[in-house]
Amino acid sequence: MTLKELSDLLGLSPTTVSRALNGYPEVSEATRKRVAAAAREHGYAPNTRARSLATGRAMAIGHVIPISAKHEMVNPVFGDFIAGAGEVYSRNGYDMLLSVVPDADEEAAYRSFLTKRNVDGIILHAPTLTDPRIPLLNALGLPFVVHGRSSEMDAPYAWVDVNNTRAFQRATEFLLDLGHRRIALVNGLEHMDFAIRRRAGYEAALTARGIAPDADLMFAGEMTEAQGHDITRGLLAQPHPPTAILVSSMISAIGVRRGIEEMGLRMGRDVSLITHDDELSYFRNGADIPVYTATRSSVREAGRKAARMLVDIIEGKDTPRDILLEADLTLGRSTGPAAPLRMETG
Amino acid sequence: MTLKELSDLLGLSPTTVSRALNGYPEVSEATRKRVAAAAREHGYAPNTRARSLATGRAMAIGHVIPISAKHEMVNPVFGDFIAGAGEVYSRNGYDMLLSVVPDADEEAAYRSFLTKRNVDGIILHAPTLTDPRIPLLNALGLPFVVHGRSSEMDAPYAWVDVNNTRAFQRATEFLLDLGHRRIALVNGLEHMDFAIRRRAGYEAALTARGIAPDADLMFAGEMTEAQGHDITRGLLAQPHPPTAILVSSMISAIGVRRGIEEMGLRMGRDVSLITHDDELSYFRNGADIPVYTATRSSVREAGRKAARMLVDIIEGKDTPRDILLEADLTLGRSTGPAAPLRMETG
DNA sequence: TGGGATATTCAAAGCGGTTTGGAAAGATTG
DNA sequence: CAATCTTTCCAAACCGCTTTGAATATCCCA
Repeated sequence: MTLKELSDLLGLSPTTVSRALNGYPEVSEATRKRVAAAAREHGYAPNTRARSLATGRAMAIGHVIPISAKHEMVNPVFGDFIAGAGEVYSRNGYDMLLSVVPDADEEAAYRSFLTKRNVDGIILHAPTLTDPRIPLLNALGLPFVVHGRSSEMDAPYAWVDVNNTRAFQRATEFLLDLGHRRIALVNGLEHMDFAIRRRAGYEAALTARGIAPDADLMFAGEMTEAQGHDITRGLLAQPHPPTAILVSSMISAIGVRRGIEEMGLRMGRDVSLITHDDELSYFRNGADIPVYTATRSSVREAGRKAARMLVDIIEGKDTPRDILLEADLTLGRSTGPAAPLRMETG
Repeated sequence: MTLKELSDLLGLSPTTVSRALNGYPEVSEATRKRVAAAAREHGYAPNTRARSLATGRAMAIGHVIPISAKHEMVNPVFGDFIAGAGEVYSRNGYDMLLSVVPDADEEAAYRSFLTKRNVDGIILHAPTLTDPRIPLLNALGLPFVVHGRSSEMDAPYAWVDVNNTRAFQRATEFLLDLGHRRIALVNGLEHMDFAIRRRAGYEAALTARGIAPDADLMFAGEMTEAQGHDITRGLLAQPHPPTAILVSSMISAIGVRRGIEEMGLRMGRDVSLITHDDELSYFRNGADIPVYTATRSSVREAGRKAARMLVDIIEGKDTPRDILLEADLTLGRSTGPAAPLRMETG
């Protein structure tokens, strides 16, 4: 069913039918009703390609999902981020275009979005400390919103981010308050902006209490279950093992826990653990008392907010260009005082 | 840069330039080279929307990601499946269109793919035992490939699936061989086809050994960490707890393990566990000796295969319409003999 | 040298919408 | 009642590409 066919059916011109469906005022209420009814009845919906060719708007948002070339890893937060963003897109009539590319080919993917003109805007994922994609997108002139920040990039850009520094600073302070002095950090890859910020928060808290950050306690790498496990085994085999571990991802935290328990120790008693929790839908951190003490911030909500911002920018609406979300620090059962000896209660 | 501009620049007609770029024979090799060089130099790429309006092909594949309305859960396997499929799409010039919708609105999403004509084909995820989306898509006449099967649907359709029945039958037999007699099943939601098949395999193996499947040992639900944990706690609190647990997802398995250890037991010694492992990129099941004994099948590879099949179908190539992947049964450290008493070795 | 075959190129007609610039009918006004 | 607005509708141009059908240039061989 095309517009032409529908208009013939109604004895109207395509012009009128188009206007009726798009809510233009130059059409009587009676005809509008008639047109709407006929469209519904015949299941007519405008051909996206024709429409966007005519309007110059693609009505689609592009996401580039880079696959880490080394480990072929897909970032597990994408699923939930995209769920949040997708919600907003479909409510506003936008499609989501995904481009899965090895991280080396990412620039080409953005350029092709532009030259092929098949998206109106882009969400940029996983920015590095000084991310070349930002000046690139600025140069291309395509609206975009960054999920995260690129701290050493002075070009302007719109972003939605969690206050990573503060979250990890608070978490570290909390561990210090519990008496911990040797606190390890299991972080994400350190060219990632979020990882740098988290480390900054961690170091700031230590330094403020007169503790020098110890390079032997700081680790960075891809956040997998295996990463958490392997690092923890190494840590706990040291002559002076840490009494607490700060982790950047729930998935690594699961590995950390496995490491702790394989060494015959108990999480929360022998070794404390705080993890960052993106509230992935399949990893809800306990309903009643959370298993893990965590800095918590919903990545799905971040997806919603980023999508909302991008759509507003595309449509020329007035909107803030940056949103900083604060993470909660939720107390779970993975943390406890640092006392080397501890009475079993109950 | 449009085709018209490029052709003016070259002193050629749009027709010739278009043909030159698309490899038609009616253009001299000299002009073709000249055109190609100019296109490259000016960064020309055809406007996707105009092209597909003219050709009638969208050059895009649609995926509908249903969000479980009750738990707002995003299936964690999507990430890796999509990574595999996306690889194939981009190699073949297709875009991936994602539609994230509450599962109730799924049918509308498919219809809108058709009426808006913005995809050439669809991948159907997470089919149920008798999935109404299959006759719907057949009626719509849009090419599609199902990831999984819909066992009680007799309409024809193309699919890529893992041999779930066989995998779980083998896993169960393996546990039986180890002497286990009370084996629990922690399954996915039972309207999902894969869950039914897995249960069938499990029951078949038991029955073949003269053991009647026990409803008290069979559980179905959304496969989250919490699910695995809660069910396990319940099981192990029974007067006659199972000695082995068969799990449908790595994520649930992590919860099961937590449950086991919280009860002061040890996985692999006191309770055996076999899980299905989709080889999610962030959950590689141990490098050397796997942690979990598992029925293993790469969902990313399934994504590649399904995408390949769909592209071939769309392009009218001759291709098999069904692919059944066998899962490996890989031995890890989560299984052991069922002896109630057991000597510690070395 | 001429005429048919062949190699190149192009003008123009879609594809299915939106949008500009009128035109016709109806309502309002002096 | 003629003049002027409004309201309601439409014809035609356009978005940027592909493709059909035809025109022109070049070639080959009698």
